[in-house]
Amino acid sequence: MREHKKRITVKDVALAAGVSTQTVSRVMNKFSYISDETRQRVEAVVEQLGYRPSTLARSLIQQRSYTLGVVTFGLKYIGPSRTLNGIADKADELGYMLLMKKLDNFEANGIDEVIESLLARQVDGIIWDVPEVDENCAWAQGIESLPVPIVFMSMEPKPGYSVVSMDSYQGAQMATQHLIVQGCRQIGHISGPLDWWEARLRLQGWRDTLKKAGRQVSEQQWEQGNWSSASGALAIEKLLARYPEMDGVFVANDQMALSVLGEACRRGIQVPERLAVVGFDGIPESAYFYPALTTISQDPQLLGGQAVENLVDMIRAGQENETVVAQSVLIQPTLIIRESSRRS
Amino acid sequence: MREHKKRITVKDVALAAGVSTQTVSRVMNKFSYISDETRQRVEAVVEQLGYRPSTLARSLIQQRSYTLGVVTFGLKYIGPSRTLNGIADKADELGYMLLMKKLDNFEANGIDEVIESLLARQVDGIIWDVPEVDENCAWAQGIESLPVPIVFMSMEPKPGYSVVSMDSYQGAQMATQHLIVQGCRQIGHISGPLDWWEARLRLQGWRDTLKKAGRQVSEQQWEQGNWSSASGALAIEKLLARYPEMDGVFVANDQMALSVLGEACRRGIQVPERLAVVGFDGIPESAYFYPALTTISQDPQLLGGQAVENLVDMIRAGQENETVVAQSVLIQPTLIIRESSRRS
DNA sequence: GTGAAAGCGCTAACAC
DNA sequence: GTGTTAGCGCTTTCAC
Repeated sequence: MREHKKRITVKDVALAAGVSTQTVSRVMNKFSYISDETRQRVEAVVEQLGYRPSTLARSLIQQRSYTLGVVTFGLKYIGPSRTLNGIADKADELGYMLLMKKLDNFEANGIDEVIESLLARQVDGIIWDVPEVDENCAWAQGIESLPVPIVFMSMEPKPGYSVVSMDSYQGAQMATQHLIVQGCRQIGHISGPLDWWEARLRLQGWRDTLKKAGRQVSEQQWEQGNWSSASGALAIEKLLARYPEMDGVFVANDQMALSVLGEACRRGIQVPERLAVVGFDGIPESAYFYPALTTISQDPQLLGGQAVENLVDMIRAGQENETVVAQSVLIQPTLIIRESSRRS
Repeated sequence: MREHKKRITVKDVALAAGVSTQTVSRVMNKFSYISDETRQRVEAVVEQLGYRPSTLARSLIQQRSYTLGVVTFGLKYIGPSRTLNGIADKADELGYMLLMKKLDNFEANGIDEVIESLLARQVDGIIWDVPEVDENCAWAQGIESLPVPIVFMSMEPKPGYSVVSMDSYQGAQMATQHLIVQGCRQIGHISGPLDWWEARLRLQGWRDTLKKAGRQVSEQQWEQGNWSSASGALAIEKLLARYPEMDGVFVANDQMALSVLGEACRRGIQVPERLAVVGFDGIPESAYFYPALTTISQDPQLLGGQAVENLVDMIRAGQENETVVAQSVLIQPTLIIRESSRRS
C-alpha cells in the first residue's frame, strides 16, 4: 500500500541544485548571506523534491531537540488533562513539541526509567506534573544531577527548585471564609487523597480558617475522598451520618462536590439553605450543576503556560551559560459564587 | 546550578572497558554472542559511568524512533483526553513514546505543518484523532504519500484507510430505542456541532430510529449544541419552548445532558416521569448526576488502545515488508440504564 | 567472539 | 558568498 520512498536529504537537494550541502543548510535556516540567485534555485529544488529537513539529525549535532518532556499523572482526571492542554498551547507558541509520558504509580525505579527515556531522546527540559507523594519527594533530591532543567507542578515550592503550583491553601481559606460569611455555623470538609500535597493543603486551609474564626474543629467534621465522584458520594454519606448538624461543606474538587449536590437532592436537603456547598477547580461543568456550584476556580491554561515559560527561560539561560535561577510561582485562584452557597 | 556534564557515549564506555564500541553496543542490545567475561566487564563500566544510550542517535541510523505521533483536537473536552489516556497506556505497554500535537482549528496549511513536524522527528506512525471536518477530509486524500502509517480516529471508516471509531450511529439507535421502549411518545434530540462526524451520526441514528418506529420527525424536535454544558443549557431552553410536548430527549453527550437535567430541576419538570433523558459517552461523573444519567457508554481505554494496536501492526508489517492491510474497527458502545430514563 | 570502517542526515568551523 | 572537512552517537556491514 505504501511505497518505500527513500527519504530526501540535503545531499539530494545539493546535487540537484548544483551547490554544496552547506548552502542548502544555510538556505533552510534562513541564515547568513546567500545570493538571491542561489537561494531561489535551492528553494525551487526544495519545493520540487518536497525536501523536509530531519529534526532528528539536527538535534543530534546541535545537542538540543526543541522538545519538552512532560510527565503527567493520570489523564483520567479532569484537572491534569486541562493543565496538559495549557502546557501544549504554550509549548506550541514557543516552538516546542511535547514528548509525553504517563505515570500511574510510584515504583521508584519506574520514575528513573521515565526520566531516562526522556533524556535518551534529548528533551531540552522536563515538566513534572505528578502529585507529590513520599517516594517521589525523596527522588527529587537527585535533580541537581540532571543534565536538563526541570519544572515541577502541583508540588510544594522548595528553594532551589522551579515549582509552579496553584495556591490551594489560599483557595481553601477563601472557600471556608466564604461559608462563614454566608452564616454557616457547622462547616465540614471532604478532602482529596492525602498523599497529594494539594489535598493536604486544602484540608489545612479549611482547618486553619475555622480555628482562626474561633470555631472548634474535630476529626468528625471531615472525610477523605479520592477526587472521584464515587468517593464523594461515599464521603458525604458518612459525613451526614456522623455530623448531621453540618450546614456548610467545603469539597476539595468539583467532581466530588457533584455527588454532594446529588445526595442532598436525593435526601431533600435544601441547598444552600440547609447545606451550603463550595467546590474546587472551577471546571466548566460546575456552572451547570444543580444548583450551580460555588467553587474556587483555577486557570489551567495559566498554570500550564507558566510552567512552560519557566522551563523555556531556564533552557535559554542554560544555553547562554547564564546562571539558572530556579523560580517558583504560586498561582492565585479566584472564588466564583453561585447558587450552591448564596444565602443572602 | 547545573553542571554541564558531558554526555557519556559508547566511546567512553569502550575506552574504559578496553573493548570496541561495537562490543559495547552488542552488550547494550543483548544481542549476538559475547563472552561472559567481556559482558560483565562492560556492564560494570556502564553501571559505573551511568551510561545511557542515546535513542536519538539510534533512531537516526535505524530510521525508526519508537515514537508515535498523536494529533488530537482540543484536550479541553473530556472525551478526547480520555482517549489520549487510552492511547498512552497502550503505547507504553508496547514500548513506544508519544509525541503530542494539539490542533485547534483547521487552517489547511496548519495541518500539513503538523504532519511535517512529526515526520521531521521520525515518528514511526501517526494517530490522527481529529473530528472529521470538511477541509480535513480533503486533506486525507494525500495520505498515501506519507512515509509512515497513520490511523484515524473519530472518522468515518473508508476503504483503504485504517480508522478506529466508536459506533455512534448504533449508540444513537440504542438510546432512541430505549426511550421508545420506556414509553416516550415525543422524543427530541440535542446534537453536537454538525461539522463533527460523530455528531452527524448521532443525529442520524436518532432520526432513523424514530422513523423506523413510525414516528414522524420534524426540524422542531432537535437543536444543535457544541458539546459544552453551556450550549446544552441554551439548547434545552429553546427546545422546551418550541416543542413543549417533548417527553424524552436523547442528548449527544453527557456534558450537555447535565444541563438538561439541571434545567428540568429548575423548572420542576419531573425526570424521568415527565421527561426522560439519555446522554452519550458514559463519563464517570454521569452516574452521580441527579438523577443519575442513563447514557451510551464508550470505553476510551479500548478505543485508544485499539488505535495503537492497529498502528503498531502496520508499523511492524511495514518493516517486514509485508503488505500493510488497513483495517477499520468500529467499537460498539453499551447502554447504561439509570434513573434519568427508568420509568418501569 | 570481537574489531575496523563506514555512514544515518545534518551543521559548526574553517577555509577560499 | 560558498565549499570542504569533520563529527554528533550510534549501529550495520564485513573482516578477522
